[in-house]
Amino acid sequence: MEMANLPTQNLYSMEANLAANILLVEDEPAIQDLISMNLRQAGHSPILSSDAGEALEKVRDTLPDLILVDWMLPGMSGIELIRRLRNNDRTRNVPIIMLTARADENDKLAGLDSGADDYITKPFSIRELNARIKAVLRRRAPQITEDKVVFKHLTLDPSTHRVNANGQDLNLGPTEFKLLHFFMTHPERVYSRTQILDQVWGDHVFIEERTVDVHIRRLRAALESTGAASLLQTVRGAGYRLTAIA
Amino acid sequence: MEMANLPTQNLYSMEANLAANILLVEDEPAIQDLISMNLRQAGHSPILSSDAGEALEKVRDTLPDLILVDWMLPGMSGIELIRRLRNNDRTRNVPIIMLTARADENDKLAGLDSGADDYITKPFSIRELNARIKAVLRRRAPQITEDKVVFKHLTLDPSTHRVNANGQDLNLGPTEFKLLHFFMTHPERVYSRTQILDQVWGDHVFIEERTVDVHIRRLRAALESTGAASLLQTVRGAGYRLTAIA
DNA sequence: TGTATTTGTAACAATTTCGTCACATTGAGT
DNA sequence: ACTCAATGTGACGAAATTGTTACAAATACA
Repeated sequence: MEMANLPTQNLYSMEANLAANILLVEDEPAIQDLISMNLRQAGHSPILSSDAGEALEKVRDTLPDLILVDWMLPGMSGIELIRRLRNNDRTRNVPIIMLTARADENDKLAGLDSGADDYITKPFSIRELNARIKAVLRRRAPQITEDKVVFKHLTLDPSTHRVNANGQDLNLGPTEFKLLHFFMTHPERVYSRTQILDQVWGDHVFIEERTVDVHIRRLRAALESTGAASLLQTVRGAGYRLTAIA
Repeated sequence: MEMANLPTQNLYSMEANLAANILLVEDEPAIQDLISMNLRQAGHSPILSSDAGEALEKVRDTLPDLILVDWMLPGMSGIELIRRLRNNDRTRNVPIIMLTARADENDKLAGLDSGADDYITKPFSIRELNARIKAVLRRRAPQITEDKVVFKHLTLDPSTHRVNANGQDLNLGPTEFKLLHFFMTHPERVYSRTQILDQVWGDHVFIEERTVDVHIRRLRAALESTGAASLLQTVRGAGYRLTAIA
């Protein structure tokens, strides 16, 4: 379990479901409680530690998706902790948000760049913290493909979110769009319903396999007018396939 | 408020036409003064810092629209500063122009290689600096430029803060104006609410995503009489888009 | 200061999309 | 032709997304 698995998201839409393992390094129990409770509420899984040493230990155990570090810590400071994390190949790329005191208090902070990905000054609202977390995770998440995909006379452009067939724009729902995007980027190959669910809906979704059939049907209906419906074939006993060979 | 649109477009004529926030990193006070004065004159809002550390601190609060970095700085060099900025996901996309005394071609290459968008050698004329700034902004952040934007029968002029449609001026609030400006400089592309918030409101503002919807609605209402309201489309599950196509 | 405008948010309504089911149809093997 | 499993199809309620409105706080202006 060495991978820093970023929150589950699929590559065919911008939505990122952020349910992350977040390591919180905070020595004040009250604040630790407050933050961890809210992290949980936001759907994350907080890992708690009250000093830098403990944090390093926890990190050794499992690599979190994000680390929240208080500036003021007993013993090793937050800065030093970050420096160590950045020095280690394994932890180098884990995004870090630093919790600092008011800007006017930390004069000695001037000129120091700890290498955190973002900062948030106390006191902060929970909503603001959530917003920062979301932003950092989103920036760190794998880039979605924005390349146009062309297949026969079909053109799908993620950046404009349009599907064009012979100059005619198709109107697709979000799921059908993702489904078509997936097939167009993986043509000529058969995918089982399970594979399609994993790739298009996302890992570990609990959905009836037959639901795929329904969406295939809807996609076919949308493609009907373009004549491309027949290219989305059923492979009995195996799954579905998009092929250029009618 | 759905009130009759009274002609009040002069309300904003006092505003500076082009308010780009430009972070200047320059240790020599004389040059710092000179440049900042001229930036102000050109309508920008300079943020001053005399070394790399201070610059990083300023960036921490709010992202500027552009950064001017002197090559020679006390302590951390300009190159190193740029490297750090480019290393952080949050600051990665801020355009940077490097200032240097050296005319050495190798240095120029090193500068561009480190991630600067442009490079200008001292001594330089104010005119040249302004030209470079404008060019970089036009390329990287067209919505902060003062250039007139034309889209279909809509004309938006940032310098006069006016939007004209078929010879008729529209009355837009500041936010709707910026929103429209953004869409007109980035047509056809779909932007999520989050992206719109980042681009139009700013990166560290934390505002409900749904607020975007409300402003979209207000903008649509303002565009209603021009027939352009239907060009500002909703893309379900993805965001909004300004399109010329139906 | 008082007034008007703008802005962000919440609450509610309207709309679209999703997942599932029941039932119809197909196809392969016997 | 028959059987049976796999797939197609239409419908429906639930869930998710977006539209709309009202309102209070913030802001600008006179």
